[in-house]
Amino acid sequence: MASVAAKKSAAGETPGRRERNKLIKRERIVRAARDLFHKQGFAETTTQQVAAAADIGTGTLFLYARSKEDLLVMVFKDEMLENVQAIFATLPADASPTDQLMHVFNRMADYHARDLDLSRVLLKELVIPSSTERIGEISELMRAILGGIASIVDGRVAGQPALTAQSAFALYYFALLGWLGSRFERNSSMRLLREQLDQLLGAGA
Amino acid sequence: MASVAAKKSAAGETPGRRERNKLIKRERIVRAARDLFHKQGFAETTTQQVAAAADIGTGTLFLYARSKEDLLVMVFKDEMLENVQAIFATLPADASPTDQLMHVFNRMADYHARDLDLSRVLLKELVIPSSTERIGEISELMRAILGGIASIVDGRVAGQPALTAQSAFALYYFALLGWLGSRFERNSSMRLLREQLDQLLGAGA
DNA sequence: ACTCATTTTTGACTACAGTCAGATTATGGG
DNA sequence: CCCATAATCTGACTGTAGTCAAAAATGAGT
Repeated sequence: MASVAAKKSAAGETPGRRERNKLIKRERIVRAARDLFHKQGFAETTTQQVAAAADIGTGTLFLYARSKEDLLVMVFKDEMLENVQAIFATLPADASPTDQLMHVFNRMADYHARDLDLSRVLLKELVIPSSTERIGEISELMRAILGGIASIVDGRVAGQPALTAQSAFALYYFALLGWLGSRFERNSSMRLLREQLDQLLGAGA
Repeated sequence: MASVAAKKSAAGETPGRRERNKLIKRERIVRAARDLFHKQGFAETTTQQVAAAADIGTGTLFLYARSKEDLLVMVFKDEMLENVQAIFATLPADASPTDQLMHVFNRMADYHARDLDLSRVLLKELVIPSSTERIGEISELMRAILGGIASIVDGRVAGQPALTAQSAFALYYFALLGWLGSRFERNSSMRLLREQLDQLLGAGA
């Protein structure tokens, strides 16, 4: 009957109202969580509030995220990826590799500066993810960054671009953690980072 | 009575039964927590158990540590510092700077390998400490490591030793986090790290 | 020896993350 | 259209981290 037409669009394929509902629901959850985390902060937002705002049961939330922290990564991963792409898309044209890298890292730091508390929790979870599903997503984000860095240094400094990119990012990460972990001021972290990058890139193999 | 003899050892000085009891109590807490965390794991150990084992009230524990995670840092900070000193005290005599650094980093990784779950939680807290008191202790640990690294590279590679040490440590940290965060195998992390160190040290200024 | 202010301890209590047995809903076959 | 099966959802419930008002301990002054 009518059902026949609506049913399978392609044989044993994707669709099914099930899959679709899951995606829609996931989107509702992410949006609700993002709003609440931004408005109230992470600690001040309860999982019950998120569930209520997403119009689902308390338990359902944990079918989509393993933990409250995992939810935070779910929420910000896409936003961060877009941010990264936007950053690499607007590089200061004729600047030295070091300057270009510092531009990228400064813009990334700006992103975290928008909400320090949120970023602190987020970074903890990015560093040691508590769900295996998230590991892939984080690697994706990292690949995007490493790729961008590699293309900045490629052909302009000695050594393998991929290796140099990894090192440059590691230096940034350490600076970021020093800052967010309150061991240094943002400014002194970034100043030190620049010196380190200068040494690394000035190096060659 | 007997109390009279036992009382003030030196005039208006340091002591006071108060201060002393606090230190003893703190020691009991640390010992109890260390034993339980090692025997049962972090998640499986409740703060009640720690309090009971240290023979104090539930609430008292949180006068000494801000949170369960903070307690973990309190517990392992000293052990880590001793470990670090032991490592730097036994460097392979005539090895290249890179080899000496890798020796240090491998031994540090061994330490974390003893209990991966514990180290994961510990690292999260070292990265972004949740108590200001701990920040100083962590910086102390870091200074010890950076000092050791600086003395390895000092005079043997170009560039300012302190700067190079920071970079080398940052690279190690990133490798460590990649490993503990399950993004890489220990072996591949360490292999990459060696390449990065080679590039960094081979560099010069 | 006896106050009394100050520091330290305490455990009953609260709030919340996360679980799980059972209810609900989709799907495909007859 | 209806049923059987499997997938998905649900909210009452549990365990525990951390709080806080009241209690105990301490030591200085008299």
